[in-house]
Amino acid sequence: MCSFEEIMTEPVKRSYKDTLNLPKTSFAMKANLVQNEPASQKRWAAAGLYEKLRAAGKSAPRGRFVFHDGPPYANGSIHLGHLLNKVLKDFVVRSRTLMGFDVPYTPGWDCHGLPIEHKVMQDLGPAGRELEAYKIRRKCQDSAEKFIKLQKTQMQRLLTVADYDHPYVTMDKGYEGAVLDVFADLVGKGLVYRALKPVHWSIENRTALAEAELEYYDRQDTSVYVLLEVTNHEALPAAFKTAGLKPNTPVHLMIWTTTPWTLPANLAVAVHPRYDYGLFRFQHAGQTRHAILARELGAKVLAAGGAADVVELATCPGAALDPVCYAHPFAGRVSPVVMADYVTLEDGTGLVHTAPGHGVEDYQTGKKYGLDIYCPVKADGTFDETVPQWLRAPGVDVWKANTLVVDNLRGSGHLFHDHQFTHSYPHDWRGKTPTIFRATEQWFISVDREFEGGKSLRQRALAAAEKGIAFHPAWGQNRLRGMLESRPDWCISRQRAWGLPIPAFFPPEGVEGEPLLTAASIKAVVEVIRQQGSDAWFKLSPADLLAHYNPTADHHAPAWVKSAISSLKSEIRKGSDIFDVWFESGCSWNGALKRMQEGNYPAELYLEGSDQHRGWFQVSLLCGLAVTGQPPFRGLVTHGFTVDKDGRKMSKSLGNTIEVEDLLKELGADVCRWWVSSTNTDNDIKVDMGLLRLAGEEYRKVRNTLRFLLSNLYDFDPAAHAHTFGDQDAASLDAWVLGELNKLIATVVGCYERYEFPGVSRALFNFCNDTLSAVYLAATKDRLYCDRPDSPRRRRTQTALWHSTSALVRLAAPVLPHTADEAWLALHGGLADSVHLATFPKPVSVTVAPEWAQLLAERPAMLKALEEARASRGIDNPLDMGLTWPRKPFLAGFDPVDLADLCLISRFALGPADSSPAVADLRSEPRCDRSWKRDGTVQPRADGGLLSDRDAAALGV
RNA sequence: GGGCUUGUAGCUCAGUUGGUCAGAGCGCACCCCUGAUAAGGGUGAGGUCGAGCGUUCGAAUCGCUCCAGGCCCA
Repeated sequence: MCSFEEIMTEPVKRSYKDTLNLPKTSFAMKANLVQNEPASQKRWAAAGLYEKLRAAGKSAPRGRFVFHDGPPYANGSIHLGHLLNKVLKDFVVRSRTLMGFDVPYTPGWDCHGLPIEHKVMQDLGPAGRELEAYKIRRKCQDSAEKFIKLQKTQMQRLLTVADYDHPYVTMDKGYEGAVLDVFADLVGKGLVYRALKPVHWSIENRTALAEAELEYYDRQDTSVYVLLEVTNHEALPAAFKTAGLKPNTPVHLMIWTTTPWTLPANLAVAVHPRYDYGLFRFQHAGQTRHAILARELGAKVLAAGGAADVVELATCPGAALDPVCYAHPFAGRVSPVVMADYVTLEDGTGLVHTAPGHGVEDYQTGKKYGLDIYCPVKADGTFDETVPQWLRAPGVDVWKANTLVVDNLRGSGHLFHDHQFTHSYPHDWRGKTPTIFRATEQWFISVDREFEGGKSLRQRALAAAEKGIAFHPAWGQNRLRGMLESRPDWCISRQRAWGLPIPAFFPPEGVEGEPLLTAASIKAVVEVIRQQGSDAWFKLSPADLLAHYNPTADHHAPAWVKSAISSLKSEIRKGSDIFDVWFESGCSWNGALKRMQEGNYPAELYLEGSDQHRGWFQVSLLCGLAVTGQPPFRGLVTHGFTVDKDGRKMSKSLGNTIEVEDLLKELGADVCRWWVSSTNTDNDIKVDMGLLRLAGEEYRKVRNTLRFLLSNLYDFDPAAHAHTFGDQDAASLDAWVLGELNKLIATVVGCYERYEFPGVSRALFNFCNDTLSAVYLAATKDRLYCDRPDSPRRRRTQTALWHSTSALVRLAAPVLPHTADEAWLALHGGLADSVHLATFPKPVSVTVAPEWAQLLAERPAMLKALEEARASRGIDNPLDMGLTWPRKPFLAGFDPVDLADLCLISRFALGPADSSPAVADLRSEPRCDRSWKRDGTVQPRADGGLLSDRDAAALGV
């Protein structure tokens, strides 16, 4: 029928596919994270994963790792910042757990405060203003509870593990009690005081306003340049006096202000110590004048005000004006020149009108120089009796006073110049009326007062930051230190309803005396609040609140209390201030950690955004240190903020925000988590969909590698088949890959320990992509598929695969909780506990031939030689090639088959040491029908196929 | 304006104390495989290390200035 030649040139093609050990696995290539992750969540919940972890934690070999969650604000949906923060925290929780620590982790929420109250008041509309405080508070509580529930679900969807059934919430009465305990301690140590401080004040609503309650509108005001006469001529700098200034010539300081109504409260003029100031002589309104202004501004200002014949007589640095004093233009007092760094030369005269009762900077300068925090403006915007009569006519408020003050200055010759001026000015968000800065009584915690016979809080905090706290990244130390150095006393009072009341009592009307706020009085109130919550403050009478208080036993009680408390209890007035919410969260080490479990202080770690150097880190440090003498954390990890792909901050107005919900819907949590882990979070964090999709690509690579590993273990039972590695295996591919695996384990665990998560995913990815996929798996594919299933060589490789899979999955588990668990179950045939109950892998015991390093270094040259042969000689398929490589000493110990497999070719041989590499074209040689190799042993076999020796043996033919 | 901080191939980033430190991965181009297949593999092109001026025998690496960002203040 057909000739021999025809048979030889067109042999019957047999398919040996069915005889191969082709990969099999239930671990799908396509992750379907969006559908499958919720199933993992359910599986963990059903199995009680968190409870199991705690039960296992009791015998954790490395003890407890106290990690403390900073409470996010219970408002709105979670955003990218939350995602980042919660995922990073979850990396810590899970990785420390796998290291063998017990890591109980209680999530928290910050519940009180203005944003919630603001929203509630908006929803209530005008009716809200008539509502009693406790009813408003009820609405606020409902709102906080609603958002806690929402955020909890969203955070769990990120696959974070935490005690979500028992969170700590700052509005919980037990938590409130713990905050007040801290407060009582601070009061007992003499760190709390009451003082005047300027706040934004709404005249219309007679209340203090927070920054968030302000809206800025343009407003036209009169700006004035005022001449203030120097009273101590002899204190002027020598340069001025020798510059043609005759003794007793009137000299003026020229100031500028856009709020003439604050001039009655002027107590100082601030200059910048390093700027140059000039003494100018000029003609104005028919007079010769001498005035001091910043040099740089003198000519411009004087010209604008219509001065003529301007001459600069002399100059001096601002610091030289320090001893100068001046007469107030109408209040009849003499005030000093002071130094301030915030003075600028952008507007005005370089000399700044300073009224400590009407401005924050002015206030700080006032405190620094010991000036009165003088505020003659009453709550209704009119002046008190300390100002001249002409400002106290009926109906004269600060706005009307502007004109009166200008007229008065003009009449007395103190006005150099005035003009209308439009500027952005804060207004009450409700009434849209302009607000003012007005000093009111507030409660403070002193950071500079020494206590317990020792250093101040600031000094103690600085000392703690200097040593004893580990900062990641290290510059966090500088940042915290800088902020501690510059921070003012802590104003802890707010004039709102939704918060924890500051439990102070004021004397009855008509009775003089300091408010009652002592450690003992607070303790008495705590007893009530711990039982009934802080609503009790708003509902109960002072008598009921003080039921447990014994004034006669309280040495610190003000005198009026002792004399009046029994008879006047009902007339005592409750304070209406609440705590700054930062005070509440600053006590979480007590309200959450200590209250939950003994031995939880200090925490090992706090992990938050870098803004918390100012916020939670600092307030926690101050409160914890003051009460316990020890910082509440041993380590701080900070991360940056998310920005868009161009490095711009994300904001709704720029339209460059990304919704967490969209990410989860499109990518799933594990991909988002992989992205977090692969990003350097020390500084700004660029986010856009492109970068996240890139993370998705990397995720798929890792997943596919795991899939290939798993799929080649379908017939491998480690108990029955595992190979024990010895010195005789040192040159094997398998020993090499296990050596690489051991390096990976050390690298990844080390990165977890140092909170260097980018190092984790980079190492995992490179191991999957390079070590496994491109080298090891490519090289061992042939033996896995074609060797007899139970051949020692294949079992040895499967042993290496098994170790690799088992280790890889556990190392990846903190980052990819769903995928790792899925793979773990696939590896153990669904019989194992969750991977999250496992521990990190230990190094595999294996000896690796040191020559492997040289071989791997040589491999690119080998591949390049093959690539050149492909291009120049048209040998497309690597299995059609053989390679003869010069015999270098380090190559001697390797199996030529391993070397051929490493190059993905059919045959490898060593030539003379001085020879050149040579690529052989094997296309004329027979090709094994089963393995497709041309290894030189291929010949017809009993079953009629053309097979190599190995394949024939595998089939038993 | 101040404190802290960032700026290395199109993208994400490595680059210890200044001297093979100009690298990796992705992407891209070209090619191979088709028994990991909406997979896998190979080769290759790409950067005046934000700009400028200094210190030094020598700087991405130290100093100063500037430009463009970020957080927190003012």
